Amino acid sequence: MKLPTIKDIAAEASVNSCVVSHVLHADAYAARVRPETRKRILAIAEKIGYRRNLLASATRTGQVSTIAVILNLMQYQTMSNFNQIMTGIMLESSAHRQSVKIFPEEELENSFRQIMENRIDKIIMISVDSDLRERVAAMAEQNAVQLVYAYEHGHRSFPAVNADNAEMTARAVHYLADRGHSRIGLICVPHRHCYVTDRHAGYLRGMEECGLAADPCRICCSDDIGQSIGRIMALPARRRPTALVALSDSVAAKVQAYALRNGLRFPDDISVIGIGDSPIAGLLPYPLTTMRESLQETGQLLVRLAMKEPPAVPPDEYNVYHTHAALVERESVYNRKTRGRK
Amino acid sequence: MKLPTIKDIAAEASVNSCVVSHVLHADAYAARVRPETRKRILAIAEKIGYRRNLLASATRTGQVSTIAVILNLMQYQTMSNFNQIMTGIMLESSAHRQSVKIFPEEELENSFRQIMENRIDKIIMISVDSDLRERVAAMAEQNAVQLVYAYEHGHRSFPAVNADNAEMTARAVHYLADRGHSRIGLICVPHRHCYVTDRHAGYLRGMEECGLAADPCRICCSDDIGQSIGRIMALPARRRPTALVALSDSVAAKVQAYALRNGLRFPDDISVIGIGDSPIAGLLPYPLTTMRESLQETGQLLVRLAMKEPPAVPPDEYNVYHTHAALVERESVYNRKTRGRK
DNA sequence: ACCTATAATGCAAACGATTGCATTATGTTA
DNA sequence: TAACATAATGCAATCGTTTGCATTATAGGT
Repeated sequence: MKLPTIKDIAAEASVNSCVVSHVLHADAYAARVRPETRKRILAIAEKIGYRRNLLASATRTGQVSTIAVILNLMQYQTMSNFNQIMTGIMLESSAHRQSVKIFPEEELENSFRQIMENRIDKIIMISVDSDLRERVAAMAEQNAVQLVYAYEHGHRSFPAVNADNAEMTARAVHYLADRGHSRIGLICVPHRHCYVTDRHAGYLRGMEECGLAADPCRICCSDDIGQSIGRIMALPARRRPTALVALSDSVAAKVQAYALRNGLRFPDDISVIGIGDSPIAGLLPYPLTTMRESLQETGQLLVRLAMKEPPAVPPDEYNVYHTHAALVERESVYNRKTRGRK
Repeated sequence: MKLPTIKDIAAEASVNSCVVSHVLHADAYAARVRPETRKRILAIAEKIGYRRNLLASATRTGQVSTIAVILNLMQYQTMSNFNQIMTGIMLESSAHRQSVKIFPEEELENSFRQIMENRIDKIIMISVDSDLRERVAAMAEQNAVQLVYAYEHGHRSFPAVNADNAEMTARAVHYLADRGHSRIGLICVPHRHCYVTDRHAGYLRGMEECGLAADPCRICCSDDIGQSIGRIMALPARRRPTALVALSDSVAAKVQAYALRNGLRFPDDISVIGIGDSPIAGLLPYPLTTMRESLQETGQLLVRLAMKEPPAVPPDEYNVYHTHAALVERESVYNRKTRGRK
């Protein structure tokens, strides 16, 4: 029941407990103990199954070796992206010998209290709710904790990690243009968050770079995705887009659904490219061509920043570190040049 | 930087620190302190922003107020179900004033070491890998920790929480039968895990209950889902099923993809019912009718069991507590009686 | 005024580890 | 063999809280 302590080891090895402490947790003093004694201690520790008590260590040293992750449960349930970020976080934390505690954003007060009472001084916040950002930032500043955001712009004191949304979207436009599309539309939602704004801007930039006109009637920013698609597809044939950039994979899924349910040929009559490469992308009847952002990299960077190990490449002007993206080619884009699906 | 301690409060209130301890953490002694003193202490605590140091408390009391969750990262990334379980876990933990630490199954030794070193005595294991089960069970038994499984059968010493997979699948069959289907097939995978076995058994039971023949040629258990579907659909019209029970929603998605890509009318020519109600169910071109299991309930039960608060309803013979399921009616089943989609 | 019962508070030892400094053991050199 | 440098080890305080028990304050009854 009760695990052995360093005193037990010390007694058995007939040395003082501090010597045991020195050998077991290779600190500055570790070299000073005689190899013979060291070996004896290690053997006993092994024999009696000693496990360090990190709680006791932490009370003394103030190092809790824990990273707190605050996340929005509502989004967490539906956005499978979170899992990949979490995976990156866990892997990288493990490499840094940190453990990961998770807290719901929904009970922010309570979560923050828990964090403070556990003397945790590293927080990762995965959220798309900008409102809570300042609140947590204020609390963090006041309590000298290192805070890092995901899915956000940075903050004067705290950095963020995010995909380069504008860049990704621009690349999606290029991909479509390269396959002979010139009337390219955008299905978007109202700009309540920077990732939407950035992707919208990226679309416009991509169009410009490709020398294409971003006709406003091919751009819809509404919460009713179905209606947006209907409106765009109702355009006269000459103005109607041949391809759409979707704000996300789930939006792209709705485009495909519209096409299939309305007897259109997909992607021949209307192509779509998604953003995110979420799990649904590969599960749709016609798997989505999409931009994959490296969410595991996001997780890794978050942890590194939380540990105050700034990455090699510097952040942008908003204090955000960008992750890499890759285009995943599947079957949702019609190639007008080869008259094929790739 | 350094947060105030009870000693600081004690000094300011000119009482001994143990009195402060008594009032701040309403224990057995709490009633003994004079209301006036109590008020004074609370005021000072508030004023100087006192936060309890749970690490110090824990070293003294041995109560770490933390639940460890071990999960398989590989599955975690793709199975969005995990998120709902985690949500249930977090909500229920919060109600029990426990915090949640997560560990990857992939580095089991390391994870377990961390758990032990943090003196955590409650573990929830969310995994479908039966191999690791005994290993963790052995470690848990040896160290007197309470272990609870999800997605598993129970264990002689430790309970599990799971959907009633057989029951759910039987209900799916009933649903199809009620809508006039009699040739009902099953798309399955090889039986490597109990949930597959249970669902297969549930299908058979459902068929029997409905007085229908479970023709073996309409049952395919293979890892190549596409091939299974192809084989079944190649059956002569008279034997070919009019509806399929899919092992999961993602399998159901493949059925739909097959139908749409092969010019079949969906669901008129071939209906399908999924199991799980994962996020893709609602995002497919023809949203899936499916059995929804209450994963949040799973999370809640897991925590309660970890806290040794056994639920009212007893477990089954395998020591597993069942969660509730509900049928979610969408558009993937053709009603042969009304000739409609519901 | 004295005794007693009870209500408030204080003492001091834990919990298990860490760490600056003091002490003792060992080896080297004159 | 004395003197000294250095390598090993030990002492004891500390981290912030909890808790069994001892002590002191207050009230009530003779």
